[in-house]
Amino acid sequence: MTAYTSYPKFLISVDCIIFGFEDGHLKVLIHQRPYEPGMGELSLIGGFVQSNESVDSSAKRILKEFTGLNNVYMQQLAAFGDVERDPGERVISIVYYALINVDNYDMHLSDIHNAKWVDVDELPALCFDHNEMVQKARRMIGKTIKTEPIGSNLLPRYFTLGLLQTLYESILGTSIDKRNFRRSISEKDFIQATNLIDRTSRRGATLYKFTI
Amino acid sequence: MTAYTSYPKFLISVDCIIFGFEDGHLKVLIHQRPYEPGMGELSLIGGFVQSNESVDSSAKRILKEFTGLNNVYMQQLAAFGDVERDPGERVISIVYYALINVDNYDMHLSDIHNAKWVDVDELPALCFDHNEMVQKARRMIGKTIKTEPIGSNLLPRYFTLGLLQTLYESILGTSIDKRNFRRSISEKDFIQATNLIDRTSRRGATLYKFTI
DNA sequence: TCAAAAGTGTTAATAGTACACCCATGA
DNA sequence: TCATGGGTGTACTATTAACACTTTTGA
Repeated sequence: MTAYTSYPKFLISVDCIIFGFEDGHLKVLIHQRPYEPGMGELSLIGGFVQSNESVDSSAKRILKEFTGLNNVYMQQLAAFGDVERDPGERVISIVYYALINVDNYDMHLSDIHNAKWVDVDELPALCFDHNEMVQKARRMIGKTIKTEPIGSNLLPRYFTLGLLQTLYESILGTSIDKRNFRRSISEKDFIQATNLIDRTSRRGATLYKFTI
Repeated sequence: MTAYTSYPKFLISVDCIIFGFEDGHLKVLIHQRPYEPGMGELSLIGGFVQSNESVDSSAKRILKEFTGLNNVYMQQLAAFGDVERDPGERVISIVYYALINVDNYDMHLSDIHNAKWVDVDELPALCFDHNEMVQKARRMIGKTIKTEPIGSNLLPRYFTLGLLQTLYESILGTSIDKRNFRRSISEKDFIQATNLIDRTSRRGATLYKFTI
């Protein structure tokens, strides 16, 4: 019993924008909403905050339920609190975005949830305000990748510089000059060449790894 | 009645970090908590979200209650959701920061609430996680002011370049070379000289205004 | 032999940093 | 007359942008 008892309480959902990089495109994991309202509509991965967990823990739990992954790069994006944002009942959503390596996650779990990857540039209409959430997250990672090597979360352990450049281009939505890109990357020190060669291209390309 | 009824609900507070610029220092408006737990401890300006308002509206309402101001520059900072962050009861806080001109606000209102301005560099211990909130907001406006003319929200209509520089220095926590500062500002186009002169310095200084 | 992706340097433009003196005036 | 804040330019460095050809090899 506290002094707060006269104030209303709210359902708090957590929505996770799970980004992956596949076939040269930045993708988002979505699924069909399993309950009303909006059952069957496309939706971000989400759930409700429980009494015994922090909001951050809730986001981690939900991510693990859908991907099987722990220790994922995940950041809080924003809270979405319009009164009518969920047509069923008042729900305030706290949104996180995560960057994962699509090769590592548990496909069985995402099968159970009917989850699938969709290209962030060809995003279908999602329920409620979920499209807005994705756009905001996208702008955020676009800013972040200019200063921090968050690509390490999206790429496999070994990758070519061509793939790394494609990743940057798909996140930034621009094309980048190859020589400038390779120089600017090599001036940083978060990747290093290995003596492995990728043989999927004719000539073969040096495989790199992140040092971090 | 919806499918959500089995999930717990939470009190949602909104805390506002109200920044002002006074006597050459960046300041924050704080007051003494008027209720338990922590009654009398120093606290950010806050309140609880009501059923009929969005979270954004709630932040605007709270800001207006304490300052009398509408149409203020205000941005959402983050949600703070640790289970034990409020020792009284589980409360999830959604935090906003606002930039106001200290000359415009309604001092009568802030008197009622016992609010006072404190230097952000000499912030006393605030209740709960409020110090952390202020530090995060501070880093945010430090980033923002490098690219956007948010100083317009903190300064009076007419101001000298010396005052503008002091504002930047207090936000960034660094000293700036006067000639470099004046050049970089004049290369942008968000301020313009007026033919007014500030007479508080011996020589007198040109007064500028924001063009936006 | 040729298509496809890998790999590689130089120059120009822009942005940022360092630095010191004279000016106008009120007290 | 002097203390105070106002006002000004140049040289150096770092960062970013523009731009084209050769290499390797599997099909």
